[in-house]
Amino acid sequence: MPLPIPLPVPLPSGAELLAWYDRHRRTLPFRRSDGGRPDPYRVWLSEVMLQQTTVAAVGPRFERFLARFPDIAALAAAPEAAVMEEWAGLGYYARARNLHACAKAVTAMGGFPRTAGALRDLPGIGAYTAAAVAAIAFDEPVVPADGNVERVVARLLAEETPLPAAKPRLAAAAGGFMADAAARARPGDFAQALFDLGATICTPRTPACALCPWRGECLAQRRGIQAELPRKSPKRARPLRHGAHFLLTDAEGRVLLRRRPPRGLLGGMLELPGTEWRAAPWGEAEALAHAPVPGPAWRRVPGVARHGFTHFELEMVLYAAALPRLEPPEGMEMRPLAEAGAALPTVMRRLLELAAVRA
DNA sequence: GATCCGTGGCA
DNA sequence: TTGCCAAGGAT
Repeated sequence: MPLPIPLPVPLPSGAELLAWYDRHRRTLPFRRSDGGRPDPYRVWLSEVMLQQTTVAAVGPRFERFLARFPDIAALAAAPEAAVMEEWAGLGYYARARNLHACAKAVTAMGGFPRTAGALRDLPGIGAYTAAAVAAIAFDEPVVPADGNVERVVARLLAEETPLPAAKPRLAAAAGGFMADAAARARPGDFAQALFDLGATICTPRTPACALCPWRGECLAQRRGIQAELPRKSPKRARPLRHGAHFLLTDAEGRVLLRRRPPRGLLGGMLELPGTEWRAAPWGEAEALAHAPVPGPAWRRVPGVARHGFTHFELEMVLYAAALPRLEPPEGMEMRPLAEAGAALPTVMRRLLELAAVRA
């Protein structure tokens, strides 16, 4: 039974932040600028896209996604493979699978739930996204605690406990803002004001405290430790893994692709056939034993392709061959080379780049 | 609580 | 070049 977490320090004024937001808020592709009621579909889509992804990366992809899936019914009716390909290059592909599943669930329910508690039960929606959608789309008085909010609050309170251990305490402290009448009157704006403050003033490295509407009310700034907060637990080093892949083309300029298993790393995405990714480099004979089809004369493409994942670094070698025509093995398919790039995750595009440079 | 899960930009 | 970081969620 968790005890309620006391707020040891009074929070600064919500009205001051909202006044700052009304003058300095960012214009963003996924944010309404006319003051009208936000569309829950667009709010949800943008929040999922923005999970661990920069605003700059999301902007164009948000517009492109909406052009292809204009409303939640269109998304729910689409094949999962089409959603995965639209997501290609954005990373964290479980988001795309969960997005599709969530669209089906919401369509079956007849619309989005309007509270954070009910939103939280949908696939791909955690505590943060539930609160963000509830606040922005439905004006529920909740405070979504993302990385920006955690950083702002950690500095306001001079919280020294490192993340992620401090997460619950920071989220609870942020929730304390809803006791402020001005903040409670505009939950969606208040949440986005905290995001904008974190993104433009209370930045990770060198915060612009002189421009902050809460300057003078921030414990970390008073103590001169604002740039050191929030503290973070040390992370593990990323090991190096090795793989070998195969680029097989036919006379019509199509390339052989394989769909990965539905869950796990790059789950459900297309790839160039290849070996597993392991600690030891692959010798040529050893690698060729994993070729997708027997017969063609494989030629090693000079050089290597590198790609960094969250928890390991990958170095790949590439073997290329051509066949006049090819019947794809079970679980594989032929795609025009020109269109394959757009459907592939970035790690696989690196191999196409390697082949193009060496061609 | 700890681990897994992508990618691009920037100091 | 390397490490850090971004509107996190699932297991």
